[in-house]
Amino acid sequence: MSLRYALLAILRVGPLSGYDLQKQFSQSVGHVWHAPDSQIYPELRKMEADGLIEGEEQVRGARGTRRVYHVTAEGDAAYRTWMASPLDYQRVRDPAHLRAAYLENTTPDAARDFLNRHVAYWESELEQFEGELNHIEHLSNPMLVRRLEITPPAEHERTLAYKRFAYEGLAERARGEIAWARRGLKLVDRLEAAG
Amino acid sequence: MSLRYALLAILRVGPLSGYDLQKQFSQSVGHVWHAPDSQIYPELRKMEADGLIEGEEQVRGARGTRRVYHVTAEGDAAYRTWMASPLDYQRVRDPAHLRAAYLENTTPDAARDFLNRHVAYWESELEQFEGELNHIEHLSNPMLVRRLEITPPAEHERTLAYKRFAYEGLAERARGEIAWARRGLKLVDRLEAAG
DNA sequence: CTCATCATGTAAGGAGTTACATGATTGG
DNA sequence: CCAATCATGTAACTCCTTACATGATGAG
Repeated sequence: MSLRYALLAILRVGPLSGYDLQKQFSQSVGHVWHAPDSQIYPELRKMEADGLIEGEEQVRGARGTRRVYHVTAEGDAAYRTWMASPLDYQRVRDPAHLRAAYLENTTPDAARDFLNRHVAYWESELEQFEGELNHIEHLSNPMLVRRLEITPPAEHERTLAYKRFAYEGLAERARGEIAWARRGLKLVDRLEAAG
Repeated sequence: MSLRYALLAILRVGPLSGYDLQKQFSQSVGHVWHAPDSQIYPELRKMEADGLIEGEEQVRGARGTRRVYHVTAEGDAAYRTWMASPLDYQRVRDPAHLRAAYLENTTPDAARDFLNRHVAYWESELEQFEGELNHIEHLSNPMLVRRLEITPPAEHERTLAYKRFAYEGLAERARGEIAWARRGLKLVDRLEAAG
């Protein structure tokens, strides 16, 4: 149920069409909550049916239309309630550590393959997070700039600090995964040499 | 699709009924892949239909029965294939970092609440992982002992080393989450003092 | 006129959650 | 005989994935 709150977090900055939202999504909140457009459009309809947002049909060219959504008072209240309520942690489902715990059941080469891919995956994630941190420092993320524009200047620092905090956490986690997999690679070598 | 491989990883040690499997599951692989019994029983049936395992009805008492499953040659091959194939990483869906990135939208107290819960959650996870590491060191996990019994002694070290590796990775991640949330708590204080 | 981009979905299916349902056996 | 635990599910629902579908507009 977090998707709708991720969408609300973006829409609170200003009205957007499903299409624009989806574009913004992948550049901001999409780093922490992925959603394909095939999930976003229906969710927006449901949120409208639940009274959290309202859509307005706009003409576009001769026959085209686009539906622009804005957050209602009810939607704003729902967002605040969610922000102040305990998070529900999903049950653990961790394919990488599942596999790591049973690496003795495969060949050293397959184990190395797995670990190298793990490094590559998290290096790419890390790059994204560091890029985002850079955008935060240099105010070069358009979404963030729009957010600051509608925020009282006294709260700018708060807003930026929490963004930094979130992305630094993600970056550190990525570094942890990379370091772990590298230790794993050394372990595979050591065990192969010993066996 | 990892559930069936988690189940296979346990069944490869020896035949088990759905009930026993489910008990073992929560004490071993359940630390990395949660599954409720309402998911395990049907999955076992599906795996049998797919030829990965075979069930044998056993009498129990006067009228009771239990179905004991063992891995088929096909199931063993499927498991090995999975172990040697690239992992599919799920798309990111991280409610905690989603919320962290927008903490300016709630009160300092609600932010502290969230972070304190995060610490508590990961401390409890960390305790579990450290407990499991202890079981590995002292060979006090019955499942692990059974696994070593069917493993050639020359490979015992490998088996133990990978278990250790996996759980140390989990423990470190937990420690990272705790440290991150504690930094967050300090940040909330600092921002409140400044604002 | 054609292609990239704008714009919005549906349909089918898999995976996971929560709640409910039922009965047998064994130890005290 | 009663409670714990053994034993095995079903049903309804939500969420997410993957693939497919369709058409309009604007820039060159």
